[in-house]
Amino acid sequence: MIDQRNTITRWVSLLYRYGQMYIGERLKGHGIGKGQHIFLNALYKEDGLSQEELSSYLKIDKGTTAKALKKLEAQGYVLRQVRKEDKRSYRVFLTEKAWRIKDEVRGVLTDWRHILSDGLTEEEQRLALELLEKMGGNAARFNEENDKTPKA
Amino acid sequence: MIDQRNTITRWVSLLYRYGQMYIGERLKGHGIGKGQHIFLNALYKEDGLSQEELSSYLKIDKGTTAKALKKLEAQGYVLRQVRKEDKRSYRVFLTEKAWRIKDEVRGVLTDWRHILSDGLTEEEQRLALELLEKMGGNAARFNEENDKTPKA
DNA sequence: TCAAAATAGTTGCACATGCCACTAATTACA
DNA sequence: TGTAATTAGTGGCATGTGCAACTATTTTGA
Repeated sequence: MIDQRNTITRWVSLLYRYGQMYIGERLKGHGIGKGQHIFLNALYKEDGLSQEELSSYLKIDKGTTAKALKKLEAQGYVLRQVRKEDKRSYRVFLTEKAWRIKDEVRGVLTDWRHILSDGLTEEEQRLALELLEKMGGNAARFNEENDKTPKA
Repeated sequence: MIDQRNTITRWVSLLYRYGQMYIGERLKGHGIGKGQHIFLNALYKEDGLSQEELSSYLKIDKGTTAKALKKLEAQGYVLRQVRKEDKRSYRVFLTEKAWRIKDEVRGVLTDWRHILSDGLTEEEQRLALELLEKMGGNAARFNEENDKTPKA
């Protein structure tokens, strides 16, 4: 009668923390912290996004985004161009230096996925992603619905 | 050909961060931070553990454990008794105040699980836990194996 | 037996993260 | 058109987390 299902939260916590440790360890040689790789990877997919777009896509607070990009800029991995059509916002571009380590940075995530997938069938791996996606979608939706920006 | 599977890490990150936000929001009225509930829940399952046992069970750094328990003690939710048979270690006990809110604290996790499970069948929920467990086990095992405490 | 190694816990540091208040720019609308 | 509301980004603060160095105690083994 023990409600083991509560432990979904515990496993997620463990997976997140260990994943961050792994990524941080693998990337620290490049001066990239564990809080920055997610932005690099997003930009590898689509370069030139604004901070707002990155925040919204990754569901990460815009303050956190600003700080991470500041570090990436300081390390020479991104540069920010003010948009001429809206001077409030930037377009964030990867530099040559960032493109050079693309395979390595992406490889870190691939390797971590392989570590996690040990002993899982292809079908199980597909299912794991599908279920995480559903639960993540639920979490994001819930969060949005409860972000009651009360009018007046 | 886009390797969506890398995004396992992204979903885990989202689930972790949103979960922490939800838990923190629900418990802040009791003066319990999002970093402490996991220890309360572990102690509800088994009271009187040492900090080392909690750290090892939850796979959380012993420094983090020490700080979380210090806060819980300051708020009156736990008390720590030095073991007579080993004066280096404590036994951590829940107080009456902690037992009084047990259902509420556990309910937070149950509610969060329900939010995440929206639209999932019973079978999918079972599978999700099973797969998280396997991946979490892989992560923990990997971490242990690579914790090479080099002997001399 | 007693010195060295191991263990439980603490503390300081670095960093990631969310929230909030703020600025500058843009958009809406009376 | 001009003021109010909205939006993109920044900076400060609080908290959570891991790591490494440290203390006190216990265990090991020569």
